[in-house]
Amino acid sequence: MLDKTYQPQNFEGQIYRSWEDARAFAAERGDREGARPFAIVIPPPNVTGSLHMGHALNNTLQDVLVRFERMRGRDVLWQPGTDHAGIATQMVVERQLMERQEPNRRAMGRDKFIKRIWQWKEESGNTIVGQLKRLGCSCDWSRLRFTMDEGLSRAVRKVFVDLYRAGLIYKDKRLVNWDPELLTAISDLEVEQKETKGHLWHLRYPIEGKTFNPEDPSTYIVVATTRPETMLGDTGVAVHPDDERYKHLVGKNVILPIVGRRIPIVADEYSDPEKGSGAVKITPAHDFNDFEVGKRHGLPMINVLSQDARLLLHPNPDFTQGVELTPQLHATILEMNGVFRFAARKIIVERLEHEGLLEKIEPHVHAIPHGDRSGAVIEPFLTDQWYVDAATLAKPAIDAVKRGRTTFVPKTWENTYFHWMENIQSWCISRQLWWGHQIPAWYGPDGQVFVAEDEAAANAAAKEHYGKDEKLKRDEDVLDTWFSSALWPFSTLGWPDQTPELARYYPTDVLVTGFDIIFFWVARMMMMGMHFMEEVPFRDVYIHALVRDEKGQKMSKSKGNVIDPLELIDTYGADALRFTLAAMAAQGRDIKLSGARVEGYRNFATKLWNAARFAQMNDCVPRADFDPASAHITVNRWIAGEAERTTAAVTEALEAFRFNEAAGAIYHFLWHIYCDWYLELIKPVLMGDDETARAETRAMAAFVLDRALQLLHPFMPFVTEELWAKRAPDDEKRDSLLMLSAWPTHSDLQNAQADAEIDWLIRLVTEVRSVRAEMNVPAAAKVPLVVAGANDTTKTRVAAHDETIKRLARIETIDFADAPPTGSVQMVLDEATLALPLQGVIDIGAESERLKREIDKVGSEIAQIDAKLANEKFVSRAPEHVVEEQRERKTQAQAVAAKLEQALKRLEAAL
RNA sequence: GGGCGGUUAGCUCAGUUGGUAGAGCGCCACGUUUACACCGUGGAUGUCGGCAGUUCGAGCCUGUCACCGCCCACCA
Repeated sequence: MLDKTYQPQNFEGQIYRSWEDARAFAAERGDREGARPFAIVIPPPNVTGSLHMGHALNNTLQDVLVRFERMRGRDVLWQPGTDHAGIATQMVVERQLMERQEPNRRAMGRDKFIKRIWQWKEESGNTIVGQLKRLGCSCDWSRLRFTMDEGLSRAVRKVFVDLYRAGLIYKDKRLVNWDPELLTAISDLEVEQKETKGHLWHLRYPIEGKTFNPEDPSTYIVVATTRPETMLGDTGVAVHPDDERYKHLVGKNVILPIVGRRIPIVADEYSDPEKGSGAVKITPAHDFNDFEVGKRHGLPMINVLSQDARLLLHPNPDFTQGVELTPQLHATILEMNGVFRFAARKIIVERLEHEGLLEKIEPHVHAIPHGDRSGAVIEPFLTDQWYVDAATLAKPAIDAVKRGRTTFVPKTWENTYFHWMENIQSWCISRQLWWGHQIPAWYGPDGQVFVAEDEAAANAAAKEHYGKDEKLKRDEDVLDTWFSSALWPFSTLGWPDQTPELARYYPTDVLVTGFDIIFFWVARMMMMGMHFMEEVPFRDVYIHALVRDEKGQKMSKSKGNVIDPLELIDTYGADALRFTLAAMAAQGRDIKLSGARVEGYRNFATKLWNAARFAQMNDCVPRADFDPASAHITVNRWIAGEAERTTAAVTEALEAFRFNEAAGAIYHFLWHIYCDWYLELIKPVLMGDDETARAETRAMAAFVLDRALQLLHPFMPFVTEELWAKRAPDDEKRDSLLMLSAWPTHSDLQNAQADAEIDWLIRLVTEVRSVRAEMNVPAAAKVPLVVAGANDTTKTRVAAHDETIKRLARIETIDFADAPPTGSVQMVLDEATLALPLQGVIDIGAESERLKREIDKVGSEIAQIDAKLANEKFVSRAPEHVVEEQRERKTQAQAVAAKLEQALKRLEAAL
């Protein structure tokens, strides 16, 4: 026997093991030969991470799809794996070293540090896998991959070399986004612009040949800047060519304060007369725009910062070049060299002010770039880095989506994709980190680069180049983590080897991911897939929203509003969490998660559990030889039709990625149709002594429950599997797994007559209950029912459902009559009038009021329809069936109104 | 500065070709029943953000405004 209550903790782990023991997750299982493949690659979580709500949503949706398709007979591969997550993982381990007061990574050395990370990965690397299992994910764990596995690393090297040879990867010295805390370059995408309150400093730059006089504006030009400290690296001042205020100064020089460098005033359209003073200082080595202006005018690039964002003036050939090293400047260098950038700002502003060179300071709000990992203010920094020519790779990837080879769901994300891809910049892929794929490039003594898949090949190339053996030095940088992620859909399938898996499962069917990594990941997989496989990596991209807290706030550790999915699983079970996430995953909306909602769906699981108990107690055992189409009893024919409609609804919704609708359909069916009505309606049959009827009903109850378990299984795999196994009354376990059962397909179980009859029955019961409650008839009281004016159909139906009506509506006796007895409570049901003869029990006045309200309600409905029908345009222009429908409604409403009027008259006659 | 999304019952949200406004939770009342109080039965609640337009008919289509949120963008 099933336990009295649903306790997921008691069986979830065990059920998961039974799936694993049966190798039920494995792709290409023996019995699936010839089946159409269905493949999903998991968005690889950070190998050392742990499950958060985003993972829970993302993987629930994938598991729903995967289980659905597996039951539909597809040969399913859900390819799992984890990501080495370069910066994130390196940071975690560095922090660990700090906490344990061990030597930092530099003191430790590269080899030892990397070994340390691998060790950490071995220790914590399977946490997330275990957590995904708790969630119920049916990944093919035997194929678990890691982005730094040998196979995937080989794919990375090959891609790098191939793209390099094709000219699509190159090395360049230009400004990058430099993180002075992490001491690495990062890509544009890893930079977050944050609105910040700052200042605009207006500085006076003395014009060469004039004696600077703060009182005389003709002796200087004012430039406005948000970053005064970078003025040490200024190599020009730009004004707009059409700006009358400055035209006469173009071609002249200014003497850069503090430094004494002579720098030109140039005319450039970049300068905006509306902004600041209209003249802008140009610091090509420390600003992306200035870099471009500098290139246009041949201005030198003078870097004045070190990697960790201190002033770097000495020794710095760039800085000292072309500057007269006066004693003052020498003193300045001694004073400021090595000072951090923001402290330097203060010093410089003070000095300028002291010399009368500071015109004014204005408050100013502007966007300041921050590193998304470190939070540090990003410094545009002049370095050598490796780049991918993303613009070229983007073209086929754009085209593939335009041509519908890959479809985004919801489609609106395609705009986002196009917009970004069409304006894509080259992708900086080198990182000055240690954890990751080291760049397969080696340098000769003269700096000549040899890009090759391994050291031997590089040496060979070098030998050919130099004519002799030379000692090469490998590039120390590693690749952006997303570089290896971009290859995920084919690298996990064995590429560059032409494996059977690659042939069978690429392109994959659907990618499920959050909108926040469309650029980081989806776009790049598209580019790499198109380039290396000449085919899209996936047919559909299902983009889901963010999970927020119940107030709509983004969950974050600092806000302390993080809901831990594992805690919810502990409290309510994995099924409840999964169902919640799926039910709330309406397209294009964020999910605001609340514990109450999860609790509600836990209750749903309990409801199902108890329905199964009821079935078990009544010997409702599935029978292999049972044909639902053969059912005779009306209520059985009806529930079969309902089940079939629900099957269609769930199937269609899942096919269209409408998870919330699918979940809603099965929820409604199970609770409000199967439990609320069907199980109640069959109780008289199960209690009765008609053996044939009981047998059919038991079989149908079991059959429909089985179908419901199947439809619900993708959402709630644990409880459904448990009930599937344990429903036999003698606790004999079914040996087949629900997860491997065949998804219900439509058959011809619809029966309009049964539907109409049960609909009538439900309306009757509901109507009587409603009126009883309204008239304060005690719930325990059984009352007589008189059916007046019934036609033959109704009479037959009443007779057929006599027991049920008595039971569900708390009726003592049912009689037919031509007219309702005087002083009874009356209801209109189709052509008949139902009467509860309660004269003396109920308050006639109250009943009269109730009837009047009913009459008003119907009356206003009629008035509404009349207004429509009176509108000649409506009658002439609306489609015939719509007009007809309104006429029909009016006729019915009028009939009801007439009967209610009669009822009221009879009641008043009784007074 | 561009772009996207949102605004529907107290709360969280559905509403797929325009044709009688829905669900869950919460709330109120009552608790008879061969599963279930993690339950049952009944009930209340909406000028579908504002305005204008298209249409016989608009929560849904168009325009516009307001507020909220997100994304992209190098602007001193």
